[in-house]
Amino acid sequence: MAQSARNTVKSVERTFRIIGGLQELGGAGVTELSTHLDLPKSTVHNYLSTLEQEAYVVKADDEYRIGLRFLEHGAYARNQSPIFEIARPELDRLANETGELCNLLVEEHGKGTYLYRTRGENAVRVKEHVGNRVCLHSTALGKAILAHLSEDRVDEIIDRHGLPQTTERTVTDRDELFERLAEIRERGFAFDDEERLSGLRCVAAPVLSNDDRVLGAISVSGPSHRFEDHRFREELPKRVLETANVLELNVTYS
Amino acid sequence: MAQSARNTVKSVERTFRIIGGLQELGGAGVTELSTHLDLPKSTVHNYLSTLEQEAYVVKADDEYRIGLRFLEHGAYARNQSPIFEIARPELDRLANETGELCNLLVEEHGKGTYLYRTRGENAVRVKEHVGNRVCLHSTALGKAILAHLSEDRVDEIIDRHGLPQTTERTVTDRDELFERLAEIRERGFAFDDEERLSGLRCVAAPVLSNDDRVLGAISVSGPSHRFEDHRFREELPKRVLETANVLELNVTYS
DNA sequence: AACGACTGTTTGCGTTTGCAGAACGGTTAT
DNA sequence: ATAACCGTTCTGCAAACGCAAACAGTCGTT
Repeated sequence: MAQSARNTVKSVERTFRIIGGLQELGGAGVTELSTHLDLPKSTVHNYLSTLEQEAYVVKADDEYRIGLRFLEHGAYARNQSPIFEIARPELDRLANETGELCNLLVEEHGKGTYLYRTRGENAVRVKEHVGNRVCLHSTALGKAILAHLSEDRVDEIIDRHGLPQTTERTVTDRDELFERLAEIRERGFAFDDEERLSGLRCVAAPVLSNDDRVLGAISVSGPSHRFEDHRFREELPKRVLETANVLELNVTYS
Repeated sequence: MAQSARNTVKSVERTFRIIGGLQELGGAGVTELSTHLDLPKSTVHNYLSTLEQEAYVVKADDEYRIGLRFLEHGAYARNQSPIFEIARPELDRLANETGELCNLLVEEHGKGTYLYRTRGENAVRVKEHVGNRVCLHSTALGKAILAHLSEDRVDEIIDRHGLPQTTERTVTDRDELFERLAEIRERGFAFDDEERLSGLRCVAAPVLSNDDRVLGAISVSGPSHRFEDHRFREELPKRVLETANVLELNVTYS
């Protein structure tokens, strides 16, 4: 796992570097992308035209953009997760009742990917979308997941991705993180008190399978001023835990 | 558009052939995939390990599967469409009120891609998911879109993808299709009376931008026995059209 | 416990094929 | 008109990719 593959296909790496660049720029022309990635124009052109032929990229208005064909694979991957379909209606309900933003995150390759996000009436607008990948240590969702992985696995993840700081409250120390994870395991849910985004608070609970593997985590998040003490520390955790329990039951019997 | 690219990157094609095979098989081992695609084991292995390194593929339980990283691009592509976010709550409402299955489809590269699907209480279970790509001529959604493309464009699409038959009622004749499209344009909405799946009826309406380009189409679908005459021909079209109009207004002013 | 059959992985060689720089043609702005 | 910019095509060189075969694990069987 740790050592990188020996015989790597460079063209594959390059393909996705180009896809990534295209997404970063939000669509681009050949020249623009080639300077952005520091690759020859012709190379970029060859890749883009091949990708376009395969419908992974669209050409419109003199610029290339990411195509919907990725959704074919992305949605498929999402449906492989046993909790997505089950969590959807329950999270919708939770969002409705709390009025806030609710999320579903799962771990893969040591990072978290948002599988679903649903908005209650007062939900904050954050720029993240479904499909975004985040470091696990800086969100309530991620910590809820980390708390239920083996210590070795957590070490491995930290080695791979580090503990990058996103706000002044982010936990960046390995030992402190492990302490927090122990608390979370005991308590049953996790907090994020502006550790990832200033002004944003979040409550998350893990979703466990019947053999205690962690399948993912769900959360409610909102602005700190609306997540004041009692609601943040008592009320919302109760709601999130209830929902997580429902999910665990539904996952087991389906 | 019609002529294929000159300098195509074979590795890119191969990459996505492998991804496609993996999805078809629902996860597979190296040997299994290599026989399925008729490629050397080592070649498949090199691709898979590169893809795994980039998190586009996951290795677990001695088999490789499609990774969630595709969702990063897929969800991004979906959000590029101006109607997705707007349509979501409205389709949820429509599904709730009718109790049936509601869909959002957009066109890209001459094919339709489902961007969203939401289920009312009695909704039929169909095996399709978000991200699936379908031919446009055999669904109500697709025909609603085709009806608002230029005749040349429709010809181009038929040349590229043909008019494959999926049920005995599928329209497979070019001229007949054009006649139906003219009717749809006049009427404002489209039907699918078991043209794609036996036993399934569907009503769809296009969503147009203020300059009359077609942005996509929405639909309600359900079992023929529950979509009897009045409901199928009068009531549901009315509901679908109302929702489409709401979307058009919201798209224009946002 | 040793074997065999099955995996996934690594090695090394011959050559395909992808790379990069430069030239081409088309469009827009000055 | 002309210049600057774009996307696309062309071409020779060499990197790197594809392939067959050997290697190394893992499981089940006797």
